[in-house]
Amino acid sequence: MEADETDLDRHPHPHLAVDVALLTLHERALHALLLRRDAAPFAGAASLPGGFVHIDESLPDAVVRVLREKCGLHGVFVEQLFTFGDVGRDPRGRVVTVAYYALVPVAALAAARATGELTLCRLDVPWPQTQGGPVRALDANGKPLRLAFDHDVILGTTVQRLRGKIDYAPVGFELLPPQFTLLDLLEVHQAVLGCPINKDSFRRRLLASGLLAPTGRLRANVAHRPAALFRFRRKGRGKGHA
Amino acid sequence: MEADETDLDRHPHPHLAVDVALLTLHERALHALLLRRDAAPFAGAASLPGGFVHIDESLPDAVVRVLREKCGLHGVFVEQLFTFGDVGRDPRGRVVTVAYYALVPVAALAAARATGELTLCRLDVPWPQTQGGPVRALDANGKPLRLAFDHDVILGTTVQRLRGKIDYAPVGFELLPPQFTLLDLLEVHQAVLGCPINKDSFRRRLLASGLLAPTGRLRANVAHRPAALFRFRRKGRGKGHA
DNA sequence: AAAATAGTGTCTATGAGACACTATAGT
DNA sequence: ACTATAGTGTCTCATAGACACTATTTT
Repeated sequence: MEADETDLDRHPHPHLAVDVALLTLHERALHALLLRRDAAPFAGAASLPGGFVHIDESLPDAVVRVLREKCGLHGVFVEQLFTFGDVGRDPRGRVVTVAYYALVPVAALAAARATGELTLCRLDVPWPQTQGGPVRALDANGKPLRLAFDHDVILGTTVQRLRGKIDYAPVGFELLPPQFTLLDLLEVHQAVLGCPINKDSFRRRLLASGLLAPTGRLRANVAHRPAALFRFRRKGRGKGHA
Repeated sequence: MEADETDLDRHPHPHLAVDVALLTLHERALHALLLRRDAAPFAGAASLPGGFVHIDESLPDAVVRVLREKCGLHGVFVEQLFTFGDVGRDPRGRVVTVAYYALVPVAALAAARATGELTLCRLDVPWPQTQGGPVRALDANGKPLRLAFDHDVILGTTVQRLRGKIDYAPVGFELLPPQFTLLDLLEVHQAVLGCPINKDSFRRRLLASGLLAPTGRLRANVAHRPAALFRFRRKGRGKGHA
């Protein structure tokens, strides 16, 4: 950062955007909220909601604006993911995008999906464990959608990040309604990790984590013993490092 | 990303830079390679090596160029850290920076430090565990240096990332020469984590990890039983998820 | 009562911490 | 021989998986 601003403005510099991989849980599977592009490039393809960063707007502010304007959402969990800056990633010119991911309970999307060309698309993760790589988004018939730009990679990076994080950070709760059972939470973890989880030790681990606050209420209208409903307790006791 | 480029160029857009937190291990402590700023703003303060991203250059390419031009380094371990975009972070105007961190063995810096105003500064991490926050850089007398921009936060984020990563990813090796003993590696981990580590289980864990290749050679010129020298074996067998 | 899931108690396997003991270099 | 660190073997403790058993709701 040696040159001053007057020097800089003589040269063209990259455009800066934010894109949001908005994930939720639907029918026990990860879904992404995508929108259908009308204009070129990638007309007809699906893309993440995104937008250019204004000159007087922080990156999180830009994300909040995009979520409000394009999805009608507010107050959702958002975290920075990665910045994608390959020279050829946008055929219109040089656009570097700071990708964020957002997690919401599917119920919060009811209003958003009614508005415009937003679609909830099931994700098909073609790699195991924490390996990584691009991810497919499927339409209602289970056929892979064409994804604009490098958005398949951004979605893949999101899943990879979630898989690495869910075991030690309280992110699973963001995909659930305020009250949920232990089985609900287990199914979130299974959907994210893409593999079955031991039920017994999951129960013990989560109950011991201090992240669950009992509500005293039970799940209603089930044809068997009802499960206890919990609430997410922010600020679990800091787990010291071994 | 709805508007096309001709629309965009009518509006001023943020400048884009990369900054590199280059860390190494020296005297059993984490050090950062900083350079002294001559010009305003923050004249006289220490800053991370960095530079603006050219229009036809990817982000990793920009980092490689910065490391070469400003530090005389090449072939070092580099990873993207986080993107910092607060509106007021650069008094000259709107500059968003994609921060990277680099890890090098201290021996690789001999040439770099001779060139120009680069200084190796000991880091003082004022927070425990993986808590996070800004970090201080100390001069040769142990006094805190003034750090330019938000570079104290970038350095803090780097330490936080390393602490979270060193237990399951092979990053410690990047701070060591090609051949090293188990005690060398343990001291790297202790410097990064900022707390003592159990020697016995560290040995067992690392030997079982498949990341160490025995060289058959021994550390020479020590006044006690010499330790075996190991080499880092890339691509340890993938550890399956539980 | 039957079906189905919730929740408890206990045994076992694995990995980390602790520590005693042996090994091998320089002085 | 002495000192200092390298390296081995074993005991204990904490946690995860496995599984048997009990509990509680609707039909």
